[in-house]
Order: sequence, then structure tokens, then C-alpha cells
Amino acid sequence: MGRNPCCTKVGLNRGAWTAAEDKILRDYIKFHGEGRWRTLPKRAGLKRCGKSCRLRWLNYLRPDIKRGNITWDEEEVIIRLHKLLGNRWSLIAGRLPGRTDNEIKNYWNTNLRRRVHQNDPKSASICDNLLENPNSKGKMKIGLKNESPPVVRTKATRCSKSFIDQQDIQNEFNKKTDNSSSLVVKDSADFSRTQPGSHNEFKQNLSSFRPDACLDDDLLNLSNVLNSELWGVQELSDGNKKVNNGLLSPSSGGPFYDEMLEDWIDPHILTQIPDFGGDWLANV
DNA sequence: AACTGCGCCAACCGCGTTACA
DNA sequence: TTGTAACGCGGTTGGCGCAGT
Repeated sequence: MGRNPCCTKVGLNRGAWTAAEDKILRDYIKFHGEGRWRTLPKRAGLKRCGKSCRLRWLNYLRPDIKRGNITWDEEEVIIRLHKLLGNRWSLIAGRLPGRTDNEIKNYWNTNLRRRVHQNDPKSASICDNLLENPNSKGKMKIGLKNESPPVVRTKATRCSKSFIDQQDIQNEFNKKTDNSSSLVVKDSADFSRTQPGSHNEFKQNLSSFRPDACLDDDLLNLSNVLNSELWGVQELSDGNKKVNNGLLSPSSGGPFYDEMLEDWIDPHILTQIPDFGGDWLANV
């Protein structure tokens, strides 16, 4: 279904914003708050379409916007999350306070993409350290099913559907944890086939536990990634392979820093996960 | 000094998803 | 249940500035 333009283009300004326009928009939002973008330009007296106003506010005028060079730490996070999430710029931006999705997208396209793809020594070393060095803090070698970054979802969803009754969450969690300790895994490839509705389902439910559920969308996608693309596979001394769930046992098998996990998932929930930080899954 | 090519990044565009009448 | 308004996302565009010639 096609959509009408958000506003008639006739008589509207386009292109770069002037300082005067910025001031009008900033003052208006300061007084009236964000939202109702479609009608905002008319009410504020701006000759812009609502979309343009929203974009200008979100990417440039917001008071919490951090402008200036991307730091090395931020770059590291971008590379790490892009490896996990693909072009989910808004999710990546959500992990970088003060940075916008547009800024990160631009930075990736102009600085990081080429370096990563051309094995630039700097970014290559970052990726190597993050994804392949088993001795790195909080990380281990992980198994990737293919070379391309995991594609999760490409389009926006809103957060509001993620709000879940807290008691239901707790009940579901209790149910799943009671069952989970007896899981036995033969290999990672077979896992999702042999254990439908158990481990994967648990992870799906785990992804909904955070009470401030606006981040649940992140977790849902993270869960999708873990379900489909990323598994920790460790070679044991006896030749057997040990399968680790990257989400649940980050210290031995996950592609995440511990602190990143703790940020993503309520610490209270983490403490209830059996053998968190160790070998949650039994293996053969 | 003038021209050209290129990179950066703000802004635009199309469209998927959600909310709501 | 359906249609549409509104929102938000990722991809793309185009203007500007800078470096090289």
C-alpha cells in the first residue's frame, strides 16, 4: 500500500537548515515537547515538512547529542555490534549515548566499512581480538556459520508491544529454568532441531525479561542472532566439541563483554540463570 | 588561480510497522 | 476488520570543503 507524502511539498523549504529555523524548532520543542511531527511545522511556523523537523531534531538539535570525533572505544563498540547486528544503526546507536543512528551509519560507511572489509590492520586487529582471541577478557572463539554478518531484521518496530506483564515474565522464567538444567546437546548444528521449544524458547523468553522494556527489542534481535548465527564452539582436549550459549555463558562462550550483557539484561535475572558464567549447556 | 576528484555528512526518500478511528 | 495517519528505520543523494594537479 502506497502512502501519501507526509505533507505537500509545495512552498516548503528544503536542504540545509538555517540558524533561524533551528531556533524556532528548538524553542517550540522546548515548550511543547516532541511528537506530533506532522502538525508541528504549521504550529511552530516552519516551512518544513514534519519528517524534516523530526530528523533535524533527532540528529542535530537534541540537547543530549554528543558531537565530535568518535572515540576509539566507541569505534570498537560499533564494529562489535555491527558484526552482531548488521546495519541495525538505531540499535547500535542505542548503545552509544549521545550518538545518532545517522552519525554511526555515516561513520561506518565512510571510515569503518572499508577498513574492516579490506582487513585494515587497525580494525582487523579489533575484530580479531573481539571475535577470535580465546584469551581475551570475556570473550572466546566463536563459531560463525558463514562469512557474512548476521542479518537480523531490517525494518523498524516500535517498543510498545514489548511491554509484558512482569508476573507472567517471572512465571515463564521459573518454568523455563526448571527445565533447562537437564538439557543435553549433541552439537550446535543439531541443537535447534533437536530441542525445539526448549532452549530456543527459553532464550526468546529471556529476551523479554527486562522491565524497562524499550530495550526488549534489542534483546529480541539479539536473541534472533544467537538463535541463528552465533554459537560458541570450543574444542576440548579429548577432541569433543563443547557448545556454549553465547548469551548465557559469556565468560566462556559469548561474543559479549560481561558488562555489555549486564547492561542488556537485568542483573537480578542473570543471577537466576543456572550456571551463569560457566557451562550452562551440557555437552557430549 | 582554476579545475577536478573525492570524502564527509546532513538531509531526503521509500517503505515497514504500529496505533487508532 | 480495514484503512489511514503517524512514526521510525535504513538506504541514498547531493552540497560542501579539501587535497591534488
